[in-house]
Amino acid sequence: MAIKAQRGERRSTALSKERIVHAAIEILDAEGETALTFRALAARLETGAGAIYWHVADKDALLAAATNAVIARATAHVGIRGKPRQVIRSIALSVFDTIDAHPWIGSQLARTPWESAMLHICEGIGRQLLALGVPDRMLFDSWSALVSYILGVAGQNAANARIANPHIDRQDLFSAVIARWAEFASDENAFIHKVAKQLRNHDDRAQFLAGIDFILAGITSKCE
Amino acid sequence: MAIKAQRGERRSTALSKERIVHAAIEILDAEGETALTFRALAARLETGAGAIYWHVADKDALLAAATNAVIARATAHVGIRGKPRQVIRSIALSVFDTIDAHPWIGSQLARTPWESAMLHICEGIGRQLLALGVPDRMLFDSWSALVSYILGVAGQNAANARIANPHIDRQDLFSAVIARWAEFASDENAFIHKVAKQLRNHDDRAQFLAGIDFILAGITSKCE
DNA sequence: ACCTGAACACCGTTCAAGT
DNA sequence: ACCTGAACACCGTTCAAGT
Repeated sequence: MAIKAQRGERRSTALSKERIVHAAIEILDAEGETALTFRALAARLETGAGAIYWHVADKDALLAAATNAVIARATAHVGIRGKPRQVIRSIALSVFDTIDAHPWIGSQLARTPWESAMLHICEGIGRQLLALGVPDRMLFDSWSALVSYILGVAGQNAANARIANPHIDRQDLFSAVIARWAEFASDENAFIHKVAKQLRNHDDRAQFLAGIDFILAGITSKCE
Repeated sequence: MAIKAQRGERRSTALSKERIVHAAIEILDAEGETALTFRALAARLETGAGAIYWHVADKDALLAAATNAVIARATAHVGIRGKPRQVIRSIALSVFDTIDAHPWIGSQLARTPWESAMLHICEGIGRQLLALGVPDRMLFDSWSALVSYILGVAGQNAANARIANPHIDRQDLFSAVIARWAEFASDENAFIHKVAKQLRNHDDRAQFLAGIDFILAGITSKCE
């Protein structure tokens, strides 16, 4: 039997957009944003770098598809039953937790609000506001405030978490900055000095939820 | 007179971190994020690419310094006088407008919350909450919600504005997506369909402010 | 139709060499 | 101390050539 391997053999499994996106997510989760290169991806898929372009337009499209896939998976099973306020909280938290678990999504959120996963979130929040009996004149503003807050804050939070070096404990980094801000009391930092202790011990997730509750309370109070 | 120009003459004005950051901001504002390369920056400053590294650690540091400079300039003159609610609104709007005018800041916000400009914003918001008479138990949550919202939403908004192509009108792009979402009425998009008209005509800045007002109303209602 | 991998046109960053 | 610019080690993307 003659061995046939002149120019690199073909991989056994056929390539597909789905397989490419899946492999991309694995790299992003395991090694972070900087590790996702077409060369690394091609190596993992046992193909040439150029082959990927047959299935995916470019790197932006790849990241958009990866983001959409992860968000879709995470929000698909969010309960629609329950009290409206509680459902809104759980939609918000599922977005927050998903972005926290896949910090590379943070920088992509703004670039891909156009995919189906985003529609699902937007629709979910809107529906609960209807169930809450928010009057028509306030519906759009209320919806917009909630969705903006959820995507904006979750996105920024992920970007914080993403700040490069996984070797440095983020809590330590944060504490150091706060300490620098708070260590000397002056006219310039009277407030920060006052809340320094809470800043040091704060929990991003709890703060995120507290913000949601303020918005919900604001909506309720304006309904009256 | 002998002409002396063996290895490229030196530029007349001395280099400095300040001059470098200033030139970087000009490039970012005029041509966008992708145009800021060390080669382009060196050309504009009439120097070698490597010279910049004597004054700035790396590209991250350069972007951080540029962000801080722009935010500092914009928030320095925000009035501290006036009713607390109104001052909070104007701080929020100055951040929003600054980021809108310099969209490249959007992606940097999360990476540089540690600079002095950010302290100024944080302190400004906090002070107004004190003036508003927010009780201690709610002070930190209220402050966190407002600051998160301002930075998060303004950041995402800039990232939207940044979506590459300046040739394509963003409003058109947005309308097209909404249209796609809203064009068929189904169980999947009942809410979006309902607010489609407002979505098409919405004003990002007004929505941003409406969100601030919901949070302020929420804080007030929880104070009672 | 789909895949391969060399080649192209870039990057950020370093560093020996200059003043 | 400060600057120069070639060199290094990468990128994303293209494309002629293969199956």
